[in-house]
Amino acid sequence: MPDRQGYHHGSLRDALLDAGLELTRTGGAAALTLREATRRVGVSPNAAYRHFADREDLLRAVAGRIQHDMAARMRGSETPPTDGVVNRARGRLRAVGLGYIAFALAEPGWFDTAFTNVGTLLSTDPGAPKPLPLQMLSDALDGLVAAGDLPAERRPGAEWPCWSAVHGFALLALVGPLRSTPREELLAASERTVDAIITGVLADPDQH
Amino acid sequence: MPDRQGYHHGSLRDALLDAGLELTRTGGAAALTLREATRRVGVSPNAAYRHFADREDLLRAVAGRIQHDMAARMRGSETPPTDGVVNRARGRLRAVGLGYIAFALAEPGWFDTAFTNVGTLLSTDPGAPKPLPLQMLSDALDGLVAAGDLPAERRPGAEWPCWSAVHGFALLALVGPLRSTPREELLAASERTVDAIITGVLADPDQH
DNA sequence: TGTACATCAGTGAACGCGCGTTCACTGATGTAC
DNA sequence: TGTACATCAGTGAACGCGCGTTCACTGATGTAC
Repeated sequence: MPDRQGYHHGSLRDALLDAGLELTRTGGAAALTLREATRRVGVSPNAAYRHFADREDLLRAVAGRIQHDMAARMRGSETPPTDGVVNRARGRLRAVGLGYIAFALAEPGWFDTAFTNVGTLLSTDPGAPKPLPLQMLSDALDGLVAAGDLPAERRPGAEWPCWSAVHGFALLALVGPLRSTPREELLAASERTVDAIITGVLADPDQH
Repeated sequence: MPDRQGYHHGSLRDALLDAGLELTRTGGAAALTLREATRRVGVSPNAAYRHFADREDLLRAVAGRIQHDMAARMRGSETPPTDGVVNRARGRLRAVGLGYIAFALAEPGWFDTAFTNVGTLLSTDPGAPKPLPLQMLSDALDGLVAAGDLPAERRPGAEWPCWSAVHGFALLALVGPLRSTPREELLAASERTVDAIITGVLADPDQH
C-alpha cells in the first residue's frame, strides 16, 4: 500500500485485481466497479483503462483468479484415499462435488462472481480452456472410466448432470429456499444431493 | 389500451402487472422498471405507487403470476399415464422435472424473474406457501411414497436434490456453458440429468 | 333528485444517485546515440 | 556520461445515463343527507 514510489504505480494491474477480489468477496460481481476499485488503490478512475479494456475485462480477470483459487482449495480438501480403485475414483468425484458446494457456502461473493453468470465470462470459442473446477470434475469422471466404474460410451456429457446438481444446490442454499437452513442440515442435504447424482450417473439407464 | 375512460384508469394494477410480464419476458427481472412499466401503460411514473409499495413489490407480484402460469404449463404437458402405480408415480416426477427445464428454455426472461433470485422474492416466514412449481415437485414425491417406491423415512428433504438438478441444469443451459448447445442435444442432456437424479434419489444409500 | 364534501387516483416537476467512459493533458521513464 | 526525445502511465474534469422515489398538487368519483 505505501510502496507507491513516485508517479507510476508499478503494479497497478495486480493492485486492481486485488481490489477486485476484495470487492467481489463481500458483494459479488455487482460490487466490482471501476470507480471503487481505483479509489481503493488510490488512483484516478480512468487509470484502470491502461490495464483493462473496460469493466467487463477486469471482471473476467478477477473471475479467473477466483476459479484458480477455488480449484486450489478443492484440491486441498480431498478426502483420504480409500481402498480399491473404484472406491477411490468415486471418492474423488464426491470430493469434487462437495468441494464445489463448500466453496460456494464459504465464499458466496466469489462464487457469484466466478459462476453465477459464467456464460458471459466464458469464451465463446469451443476450444477455450474450461474453468478449473470444471476441469477437475472432468478429470474425476475420466477416473471413473479408467477404474472401470463408468462405461466409456456413457462418459461424454456426464459432466452436465453432475455440475447441474452441485451448481443448483449451491444456488438454492445461497439465494434460494435453503438460504436460512442451519449449516448442519445444509451439509446433510448437500451430501445427499451429491451422492444421489453420482449414483444416478453411474446407474445403467437400460435397467429398472 | 383505448379503454382508458377519463382521468381514472380503472384497472391500473392489472395493467402494470401485464406490462411487467411483457418487460420481464424479454429482459428478465432487470428489465422491470417502474418508469418503463408506467410508460407503457400511459401513466405517470409515480402513479404506480398507488398500487405497489415500490419496485420490489411489483416484481414480487409479477413473479407470482409467472410461477402460476408456469405451473399451469407444467400440468398441461404431463405425460400420458403408464402401466402400474410405480411407473405412473415416477413418470409424474419425471414430467415435473422436464417441465421445469422446458419452461426455463422456452421463457428465459420469465424463468429468471421467477426463480433466479427466488430467495429475495420468498417470504422469510416458514409457513408461507411454496412457489407452485415446487409444490408440484413435492406432490410428485409424495406420490412416490404412496406408490411404495420411496420409503417414507427418506421422503423429507427429497425435494432438494431434485430441485438442485433441474434448476442447475436450467442455468447451465441458459447462461452457462451449455448456452449455445443445439436444442436437440440439450434435450438429451436434460433427460439424462432428470433420470439420473430420480434414480439417485430412489436408490438405497446403504447398499453399494 | 340535487348538492356538499370527503376520498381517491392520478399529475408534473424535481431530487440525488453513482456509475462507465471519453477527452485533452502532463509528469515519469527508458532508450539511442 | 550526458542529453534528446519517444513512449508510457498516470491526472482532472466532464458527459450522459435512466433510474427510484418524494413533494405538493388537482381532477374525478361516490356517498350522505
